[in-house]
Amino acid sequence: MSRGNTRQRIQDVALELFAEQGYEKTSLREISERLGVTKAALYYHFKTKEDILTSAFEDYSKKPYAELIEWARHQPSTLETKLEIMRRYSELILQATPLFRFMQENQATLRDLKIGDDAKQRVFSLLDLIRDKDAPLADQVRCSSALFTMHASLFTLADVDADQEEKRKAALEVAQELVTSAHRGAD
Amino acid sequence: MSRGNTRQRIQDVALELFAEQGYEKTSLREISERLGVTKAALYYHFKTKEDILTSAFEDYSKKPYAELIEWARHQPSTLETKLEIMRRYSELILQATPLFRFMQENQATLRDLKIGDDAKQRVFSLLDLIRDKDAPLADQVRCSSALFTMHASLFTLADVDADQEEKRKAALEVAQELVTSAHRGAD
Amino acid sequence: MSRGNTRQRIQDVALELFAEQGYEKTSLREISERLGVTKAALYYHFKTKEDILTSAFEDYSKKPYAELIEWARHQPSTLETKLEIMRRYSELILQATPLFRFMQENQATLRDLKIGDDAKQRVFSLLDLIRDKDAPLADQVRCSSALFTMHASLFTLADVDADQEEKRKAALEVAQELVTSAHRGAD
Amino acid sequence: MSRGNTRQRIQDVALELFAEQGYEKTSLREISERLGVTKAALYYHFKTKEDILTSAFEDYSKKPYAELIEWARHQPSTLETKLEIMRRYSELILQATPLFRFMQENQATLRDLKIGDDAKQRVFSLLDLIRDKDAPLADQVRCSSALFTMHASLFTLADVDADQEEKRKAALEVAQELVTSAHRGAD
DNA sequence: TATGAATGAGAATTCATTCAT
DNA sequence: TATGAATGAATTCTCATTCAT
Repeated sequence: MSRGNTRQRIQDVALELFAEQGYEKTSLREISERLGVTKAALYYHFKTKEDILTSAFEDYSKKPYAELIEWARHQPSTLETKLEIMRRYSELILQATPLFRFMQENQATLRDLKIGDDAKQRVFSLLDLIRDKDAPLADQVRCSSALFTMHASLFTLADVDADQEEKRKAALEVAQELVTSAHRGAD
Repeated sequence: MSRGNTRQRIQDVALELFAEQGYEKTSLREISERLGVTKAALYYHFKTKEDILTSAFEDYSKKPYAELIEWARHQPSTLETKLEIMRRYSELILQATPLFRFMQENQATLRDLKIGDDAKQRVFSLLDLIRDKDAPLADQVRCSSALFTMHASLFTLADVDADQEEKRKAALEVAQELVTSAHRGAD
Repeated sequence: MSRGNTRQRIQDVALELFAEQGYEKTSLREISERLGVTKAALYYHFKTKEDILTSAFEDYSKKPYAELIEWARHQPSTLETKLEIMRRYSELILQATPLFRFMQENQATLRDLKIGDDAKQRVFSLLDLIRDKDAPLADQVRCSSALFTMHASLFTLADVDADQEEKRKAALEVAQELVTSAHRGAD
Repeated sequence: MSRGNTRQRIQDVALELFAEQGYEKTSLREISERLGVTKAALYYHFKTKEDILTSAFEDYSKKPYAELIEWARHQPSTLETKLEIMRRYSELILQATPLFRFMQENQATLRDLKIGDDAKQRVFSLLDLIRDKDAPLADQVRCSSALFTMHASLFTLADVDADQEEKRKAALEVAQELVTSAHRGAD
């Protein structure tokens, strides 16, 4: 039964646990138990613990992210473009919620994982698309805050009674305001 | 030599390493080696690994935080009050940078540490002082984003060439804008 | 090689060392070295150090003990029954000598192990079958002394030159005399 | 305050804890905390942990024991002598209850403490005074059981409602019967 | 007659990983 | 496509003991 998709089930369970409890507090034993398989089975599908994470990172976000960047590269650097980048990014995040939750809550850990650098690069690439490096400090803050707002809101608003899509929109609204404000400041 | 202050030296080194590498990736061996003492020495001063963190949390932030809340409690719930809360909070953060850095980057870990609940409570208490629970979702986001902005900026702006005080001011400015915007929305 | 029986080999070696040197003086390192495996191997088979002991206790004595009690429950409370209980118990002890040796010589330790309560319960259950709670103090002493005599004799008579079966019989004889004497006193 | 007797207070508390929880499960920290002093203070009075025990053993039982043996040596080897030995021994035990409780419940531990050999010697010396080495096995058992009965009864009868002196007498009665019975058998 | 600060040795336990089957 | 059995390295923690003051 459940054939072929074992690989993905492992990724999903792992990601969920990594996000919930942290990467190092989550043992392979725990993951395998929750899946009803042996630890050794995980090693049939993945080379290492880190590999489970790395592959999930790629499977869930590599392509959409590349597409976003590719698209942005062909646009003029206007405010409209920046706002659309934010919109697309907010959807990208929503599609890979557990992954972003994991990254948001395990930043220290991330730093010495292979994907840590990638994740950092991505944020900086996005940042470069929306900010002006010579703008005043406050505008830099606005731009990184815009990104952070979207990363964090899904979990920050855990106590608020609303569905994910509404939250996404609210976060996007604020993020876009921040970007707009920073963009204006640059004139 | 170095008499009496061993306890604090332990806290400082631990906090630094916890923030840098994460709580679980930092072993007591590492801490003690960096201090030039034995692992056992740590246990003379603290009951557990977690206790090092807990005590640092309290020694560095309990009093200032309590004072901030105490002060806020006696103020009218005006925009000016809210802005002043943000200002004071930004200074509180600056005084305990390593602690806040740790909390920002180890949220998953924090969740099953004793201080996790405390830290969460604090954020929510502050949030309650600046937000209106019946305001639209976007305004809720503005308020939590304001707090997040200050928590994150010290490290987010690592690549920006400016001193800590300037960064603090820039982050505060953006945070205050967000709070102002949310406050207006509530009218 | 030596397939499948590792679990029991661990129990046996552990029990032997526990009895010889005491439970806490016996380290898992010692057990594993004597078996030619790693400490970690013990943890593949048992959850904790205490679990090795608990499982040995159950594997070696749970069933025979339950059968003894079950049998006794269906007998009339005569002297003959009591003497037969003692006889069966003496054989039960002989079958699990290392276990009883351990319990006899580690009573203080036993008290804060999970099996401590069980062991105590057992002795009291047996005691209830052979003594009369309203009998004079001396008769109470006779009955517990009867049990003690059998528990202790296997090791007490270490310096005496005789085989185990002979010692068992001798101890049983004395124990039965004590029970008989207590029973007569109750008339 | 409490001057001069600190040494004995340490012995008493230690003995009590050793008996209750076992020798190795009892740490010097625990002993010192219960006394309201520092661990280091214990080292002013005693050279090692074992030394606390050794000295207590001597202070509480050396002299009375030596006197008992000395007395016995000058008596004829009659039944009356044996019975009187038991009587005196039962009183000796009562005077040093915690010590005997400790020895009874920590036999495995005792084996690798210095006093272990002493304690063993004593029991064998007493045994030699009351038993006939050429007697049948059952008579050997009677004699060691007599000693065991007295050692164990103080704690075995914990659930029985009677005072220490009554219990001592009851245990003595049974022990004397056993000795008598063994003595008769030797004719 | 004590204490504060520290150490060295060792304990139990956990974990990612391996490999023959 | 898995599992059972095991390992080696590390970790947190505890303890008896020491010594300058």
